[in-house]
Amino acid sequence: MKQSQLFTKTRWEDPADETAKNAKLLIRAGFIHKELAGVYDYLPLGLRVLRKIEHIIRTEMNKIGAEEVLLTSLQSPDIWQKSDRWSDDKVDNWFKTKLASGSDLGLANTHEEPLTALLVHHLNSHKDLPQYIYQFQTKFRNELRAKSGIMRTREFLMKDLYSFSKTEAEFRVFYEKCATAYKNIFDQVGLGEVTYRTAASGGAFTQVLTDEFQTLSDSGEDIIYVDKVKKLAVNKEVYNDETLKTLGLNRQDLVEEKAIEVGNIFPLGTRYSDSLGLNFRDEDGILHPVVMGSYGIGLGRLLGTIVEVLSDDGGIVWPRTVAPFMVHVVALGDKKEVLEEATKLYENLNKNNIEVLLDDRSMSAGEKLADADLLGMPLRVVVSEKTIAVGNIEVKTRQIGEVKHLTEDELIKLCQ
RNA sequence: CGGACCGUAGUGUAACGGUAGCACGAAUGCUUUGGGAGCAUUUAGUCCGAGUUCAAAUCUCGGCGGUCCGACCA
Repeated sequence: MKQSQLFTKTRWEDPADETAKNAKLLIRAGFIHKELAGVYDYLPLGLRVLRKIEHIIRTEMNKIGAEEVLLTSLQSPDIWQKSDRWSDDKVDNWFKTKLASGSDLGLANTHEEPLTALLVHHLNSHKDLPQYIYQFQTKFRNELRAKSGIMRTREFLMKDLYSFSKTEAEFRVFYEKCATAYKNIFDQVGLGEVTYRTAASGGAFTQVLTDEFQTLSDSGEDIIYVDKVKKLAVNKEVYNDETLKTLGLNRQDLVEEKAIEVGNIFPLGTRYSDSLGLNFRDEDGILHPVVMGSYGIGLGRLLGTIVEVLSDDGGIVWPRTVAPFMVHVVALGDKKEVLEEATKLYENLNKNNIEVLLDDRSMSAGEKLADADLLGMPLRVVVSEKTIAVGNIEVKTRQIGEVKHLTEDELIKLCQ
């Protein structure tokens, strides 16, 4: 893409109404736009990142045998009344509205109920199980206090996966498979080093421990206790002798850290299958409730966490797996040959299926270089009179700032 | 939901109850081009509503919106 055609602009100053680093940088770089507190638009560059994250997650979900669906965001109160979660006393962040007919309607804050109710029509026999079903879908949560930029918003895209198993044992096997898939996901988006599987409480419905994936960051909302050797952690809410014993952790090996919850996986037991009537018959014709689990990753929060954790003073630093473009070609100076040379390189990279952003704007050199740092593409290539005279390509890695002089073929190889 | 603070051009900021100013941006022209260039001209603003006052960006009330602390977070 040519930057002269990108409608978004960068800003030099931080927005006055944000204090969170993720929002400051993403807004300054033109990746997102704020509509309201906790309500953001994704602009072209931001959307590219979001789609890459989505692709990474989808690939991992498919690998563990999950099937993708897309449920509606409009939800009937009936099924929520069956599980006793329609009342504002039970779920306090509902967005509710009405149909033209006057009847109540909920905007999805999660999808356990509708999916469970839907599967009553499809799952009957032990032969139909297990099933793993996921989607990327918008969740609406009427947060009392939206905060931390895009980390805690009122509308967000979530990958939610639900597992349906015959027995607790069968469920546990998949649960661990999914935990591994999650680990792969966080590794791939560049957060693996600082992300820990963390024991946490199951919330309102269960005494069983659940697992969160927590990324260490000072801007996190959670306090966790980390064993950096065993790569395990415990959330403060269940930090006690019993939990530590269960996990085989010792107090003296644990360090207190702030962290961002980037994903969670948890057992649902038969809570929803019981209340919504999702049962199956075993080989002997006996009826059993389906054993369920639920597994979520908020895409916006994950994107924001990448910015929080990996950016530096110059701006954002995207890992190549999620960067909007692999290469940022920056044409310096207003000379016709420079722009021609840069365009030639741009076209050649495109031909080789390398995603490239060409800065073909007529701006001062300093401004373009500062913009390149802010936008954070993994590789920056400068084309100027100097580089043309020398006859090779100047490549700078955004992350380390290392400058190399390469041939075009070497650059292409470096991108692949 | 409890508490604190805040709302002025597109952005960031200033103005004692008394002429709304500055910088950046944008536009035009000329110059400039390896780390946020220069000159000239131009552009654009007090969140909404009510009240007090000779006079309100400024004081009062209400609404809307924002940030932070706490609570909440299936």
